[in-house]
Amino acid sequence: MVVPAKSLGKPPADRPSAAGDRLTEAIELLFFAYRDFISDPDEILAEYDFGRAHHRVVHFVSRNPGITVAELLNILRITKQSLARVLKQLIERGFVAQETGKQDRRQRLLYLTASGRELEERLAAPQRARVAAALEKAGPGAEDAWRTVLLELVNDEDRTEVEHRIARAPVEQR
Amino acid sequence: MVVPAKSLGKPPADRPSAAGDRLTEAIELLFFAYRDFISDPDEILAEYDFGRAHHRVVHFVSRNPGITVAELLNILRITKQSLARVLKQLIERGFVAQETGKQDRRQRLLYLTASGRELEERLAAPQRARVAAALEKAGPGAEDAWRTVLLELVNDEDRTEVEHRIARAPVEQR
DNA sequence: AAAATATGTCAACATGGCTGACATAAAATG
DNA sequence: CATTTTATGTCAGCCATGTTGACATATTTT
Repeated sequence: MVVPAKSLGKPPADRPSAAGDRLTEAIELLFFAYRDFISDPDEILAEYDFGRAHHRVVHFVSRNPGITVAELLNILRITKQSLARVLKQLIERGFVAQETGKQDRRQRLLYLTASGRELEERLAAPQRARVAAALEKAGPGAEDAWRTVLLELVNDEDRTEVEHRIARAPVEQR
Repeated sequence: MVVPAKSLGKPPADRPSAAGDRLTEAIELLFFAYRDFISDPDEILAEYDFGRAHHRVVHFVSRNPGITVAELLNILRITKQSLARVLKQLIERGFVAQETGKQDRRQRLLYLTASGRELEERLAAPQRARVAAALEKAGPGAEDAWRTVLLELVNDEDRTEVEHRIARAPVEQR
């Protein structure tokens, strides 16, 4: 233990890293958890020749049937050109359908098709199982704490919106 | 648990998505939290013309002074060619230093230089602040729950290793 | 001496971000 | 009603970072 006394300057253990830093450990845990969490659907996506970008779109369209392109962009925080690439493929191959908005005919409301819903369920299944197992192992009460911390990690400006998004009827108005 | 009769017709609200699904909500929260969490260091990285890949390397070298290339690859789960690209830049520009292993002279042990430590601290600061604030808001006990759930999200095969990694003296033997 | 291991490197390719420019249709506005 | 703004789409090209496959070198292990 005790790293070799090492090169240039202080042996690292003063503060920002090395051992015993609860905060850094929490940050690192988030990396590992997320790394494995997002690895689940990759094999399924590969069957379809899709990537993680497609997964995100399928997920959020599933969660927000009738979502507009603008809303989706706001969630994903990517450019419309980036979104267009994957969205086009999802539409061409029949996983996502568009409908012209009724109030505002400029909008393209997005929905999953039957195939899209099937894909979504396949992708979600392993992630749901993983989270369910983790929450169960962590015991009762862990879920609330877990959710609270995650929500608090979100940018202040976005927290209200996220809060609404994660528990609500299908979409909003339209 | 029981994937409901699927759909094809019904307005989505039966299970996989829409409202009222605690598990799906938790998954989505993880997306939003991670989205904002990793956005913090981006501006700092841009100053150096570095990307997130560089951040990851700096972080794990900081946390594991003297780590070998093979260990780093195992953590990051990328190919050595991918790692080589960013590692080379970090070394050339003086943020990471290499040393030949003393027991095994084939190994290249990695360390942060003084500049590397400085960069690491700059990058870590906003993330530490964000996590600290979130844990505080969530109240006492939240941290343990949070850590437990994250650890349980990790692949079974990797959990022991991650456990050792997040709380331990610098590296192992070498 | 031979095989295995740790690392590095070259080349080519894919995904999914990005910027900038421009086009169209529909809605909103004065 | 003419003009402007908004929602969306699209073309072209660039960049970061992931991938595979092949091969080279030094060192350790067998």
